[in-house]
Amino acid sequence: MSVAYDVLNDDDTYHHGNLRDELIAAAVDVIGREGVAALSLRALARDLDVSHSAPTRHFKNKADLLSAIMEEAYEDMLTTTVDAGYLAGDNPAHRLRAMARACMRWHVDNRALSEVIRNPDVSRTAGRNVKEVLAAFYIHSSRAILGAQGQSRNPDRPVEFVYLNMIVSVVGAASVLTDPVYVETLPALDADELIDDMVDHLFPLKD
Amino acid sequence: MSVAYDVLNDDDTYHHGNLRDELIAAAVDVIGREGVAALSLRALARDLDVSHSAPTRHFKNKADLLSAIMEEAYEDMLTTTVDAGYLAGDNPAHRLRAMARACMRWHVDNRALSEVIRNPDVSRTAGRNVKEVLAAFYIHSSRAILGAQGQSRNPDRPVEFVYLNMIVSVVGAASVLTDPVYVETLPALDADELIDDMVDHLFPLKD
DNA sequence: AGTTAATGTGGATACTGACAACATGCTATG
DNA sequence: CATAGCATGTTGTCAGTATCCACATTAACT
Repeated sequence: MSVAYDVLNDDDTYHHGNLRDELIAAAVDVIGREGVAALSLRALARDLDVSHSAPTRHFKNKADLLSAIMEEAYEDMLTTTVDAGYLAGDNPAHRLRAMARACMRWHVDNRALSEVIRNPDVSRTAGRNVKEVLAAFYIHSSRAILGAQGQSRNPDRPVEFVYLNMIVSVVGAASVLTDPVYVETLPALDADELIDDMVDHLFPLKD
Repeated sequence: MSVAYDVLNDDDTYHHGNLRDELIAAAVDVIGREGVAALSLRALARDLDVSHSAPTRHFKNKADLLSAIMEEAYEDMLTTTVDAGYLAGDNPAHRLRAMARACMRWHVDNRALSEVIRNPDVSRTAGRNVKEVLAAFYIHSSRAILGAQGQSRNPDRPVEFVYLNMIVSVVGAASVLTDPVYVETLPALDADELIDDMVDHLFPLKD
């Protein structure tokens, strides 16, 4: 260091050390509090005490940062719901219900990430990774659906439609449950009750 | 006009005449092609051959413009689905199904408007009008639901949950059917088929 | 030690949103 | 018909931002 008396921050290194991950974390924080539109690369750099163009080394531009967040989010969502399926035991119907519930809960519990992956301006720039994760999601889900169909009240419904209906319900629930307009408009909206009701209706058990 | 030979544009008036509506139309056009993020007040002004701050007279800022679009969109959505209900005849179950279908179709047919009303950054600034429209929507829908419950396979399901499930399905279908990631990932996705299937499952008829 | 790639800095440019002061045309009222 | 008031549009300006570039510092590897 050229300055001899660097007393105030002696552990200050030129390299930040973990800028990429901290950028993502800070971005998710901002998005959760103020929304995607309020995201600013310069503001992020300021928060992390780093020059205004340091983020460029890790993310080509803002869309690139959001893409990275979207990728991590999709992976997290996938593992969370697949894990929940395995934890639910061997009964296929129960497993499927657990997956749907977990996926909805993930969206509610990860508002910021959910907002990112549901943002058309972000998903427009989705790369191959994201599509592979979604393909894997389809594999896992359709397997669970096929296993559960025998116990369902709608055994003849095509798998693709059941899958799509599940995705639609998950995404829609995420939208409605996190949208201030709906939350303020609707009568006494309890997320868990709604999720249970929707899962019951999506995958009704015979007994 | 101070310039005597104003040959090129003799019908050019100082006042644009209909700037507000054309701003909205141009904005919806841009959003439909490039998304909400690509919207720029200055670009809109350029497109309409108007000074860069002329839009300020009609919309205090960008959020204000988007709010106005959202209001019009919600009203249009409401009237479209309510009208479809009345056109469907007297059978309550058929009426409800027609409303759900029309609402989903509205979203698919009005991608740009749907994208606006589903954008959290926009709905965060929603005014009282929007909430009143949604309240009216709830009134209309719950009336239809109550009428249809006797014919449904789930007569005991609470009205609020049926309504919420309908909203969730509509919003979710809009998200999935317009999201490039899902459209490219999913196997042969036909919007009309999916809508029919989901409505059938949402409001099953006895016969 | 010396080379090289990765990472961070500072400056320059262009675009954007927002504001303020001014210009213009419409309209109502005397 | 004059003129005052108002709605609308214009020009000028400023701060914040994204993005690109040349350069500095560090780490890693030979």
